[in-house]
Amino acid sequence: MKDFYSQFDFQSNLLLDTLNEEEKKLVQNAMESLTIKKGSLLFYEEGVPTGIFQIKKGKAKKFKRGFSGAEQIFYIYTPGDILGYHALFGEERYQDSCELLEDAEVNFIAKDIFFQLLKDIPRLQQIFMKNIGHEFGVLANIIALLAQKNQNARLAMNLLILQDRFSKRYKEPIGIDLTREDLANLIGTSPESLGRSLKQFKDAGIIKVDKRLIYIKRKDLIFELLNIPDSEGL
Amino acid sequence: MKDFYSQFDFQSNLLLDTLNEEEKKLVQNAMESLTIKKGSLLFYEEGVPTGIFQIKKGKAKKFKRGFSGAEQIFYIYTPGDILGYHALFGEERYQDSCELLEDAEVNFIAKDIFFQLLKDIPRLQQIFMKNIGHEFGVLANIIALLAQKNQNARLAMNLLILQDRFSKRYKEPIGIDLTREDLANLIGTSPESLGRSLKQFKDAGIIKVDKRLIYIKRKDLIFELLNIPDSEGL
DNA sequence: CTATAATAATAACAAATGTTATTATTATAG
DNA sequence: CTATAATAATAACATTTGTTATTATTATAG
Repeated sequence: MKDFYSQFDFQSNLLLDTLNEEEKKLVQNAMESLTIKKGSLLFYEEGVPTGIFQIKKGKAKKFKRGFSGAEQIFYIYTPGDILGYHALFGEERYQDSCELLEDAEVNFIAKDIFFQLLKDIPRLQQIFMKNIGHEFGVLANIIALLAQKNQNARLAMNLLILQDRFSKRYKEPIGIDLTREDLANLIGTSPESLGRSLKQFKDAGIIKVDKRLIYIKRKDLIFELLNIPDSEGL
Repeated sequence: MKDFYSQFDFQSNLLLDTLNEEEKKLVQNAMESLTIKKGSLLFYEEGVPTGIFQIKKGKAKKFKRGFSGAEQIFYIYTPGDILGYHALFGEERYQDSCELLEDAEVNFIAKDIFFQLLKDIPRLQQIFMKNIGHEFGVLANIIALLAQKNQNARLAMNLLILQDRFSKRYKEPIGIDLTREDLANLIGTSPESLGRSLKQFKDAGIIKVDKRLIYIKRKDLIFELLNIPDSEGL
């Protein structure tokens, strides 16, 4: 089996890792740096694509509105992640929206410059294609999680996923900090009901909560809850 | 808003529609016809891609196994649909499995021949890319449906989707025929619990059931249940 | 056609989740 | 710092869904 967490991680922070120094420089030169306020949208559903983004500092949520208008979050981006390229390859509109959760710094590559880059570094296209395929599998795994697991298991799983993602992107240990509403919109429940699950986890000693920050205290108990046998190294 | 049903339909049966006669002939010549028994797999998770498929006769389910091993179905393919191309563009493995639900006839284009075709018809690549982007949005919509709607609403929605898909692909009116287990694995519940919802729908006069075939009798009541106001033409 | 296995329907009870309301805490503007 | 608004916690009750068991129906092999 592939690495456990990669099944739920777009891994778009690794997209440029296989480039050589010269190629990386080409990409660097194509980027322009932007400072963006919390709550701003990088792009939105049905919007015309303008280019691709890399988050340097801050976090962002990717979501789509269900037909009752409710926000369904399906991914949390962290520093290093590259996003917004799907729509460029197909010359189509964005299928979803992306909103900054904190004041952020973002690198931007405009559409035309990006296409020039694809010409200058031919294998770049395949690198992106491969990741789109991987992301497709991630979405299918999210579908399975939502359809097959109850609320506590979905919460447990998402706490693991977020903690893994955050700890890989930030140097120091960091709590999971999302509003209860965002966390509820990620695991597919209401904030009230999410609160009940969080309380159960607190009472069981699985997590510790400080303000809105959530810290995982007993990973082993989470694995037990999820029926995952060998938790070594995860 | 885009066409209601297209939000949940891969529309991969329309992929070749914009080709001219000559191009269509090229594609036709690349295809080899296969007869495949019910229960066979066209491809499976982690398998190495061999080519792409077009279903001529029969239906197929696309699924992925959750980590408890349970089968999560996320799409039902019908005649005309093209599939299996994601993995080819990224030179990666299949992310999911596809199983025939009936004895079927399938056209197959081997990998090398497919790549030659992409050279002969350059805009074919963008056509496929664009659809992959669209499919990405469909998966996000499925995620929202599973996360935000209760069982009756998920069933109602899937009945609408399946009826729409089936009625577009088959000449005569056709019932929805899936095993209760497959239908349960599609809407994210157990067969027993699905049975309860079906009974409620039967009692309310929304559907009629003959053997395992399900017929929608009152589309208006389904739209009411889903809080969709203007049901004209859908 | 018949026997057998597979699938489907139903019911009853347990558990999980939705919902509404109220109170407490935290963030933010001034 | 303080007032106010936003967010979070909690509880109680209603509703939905999960689960186990039993019976009925349908498909399939022989």
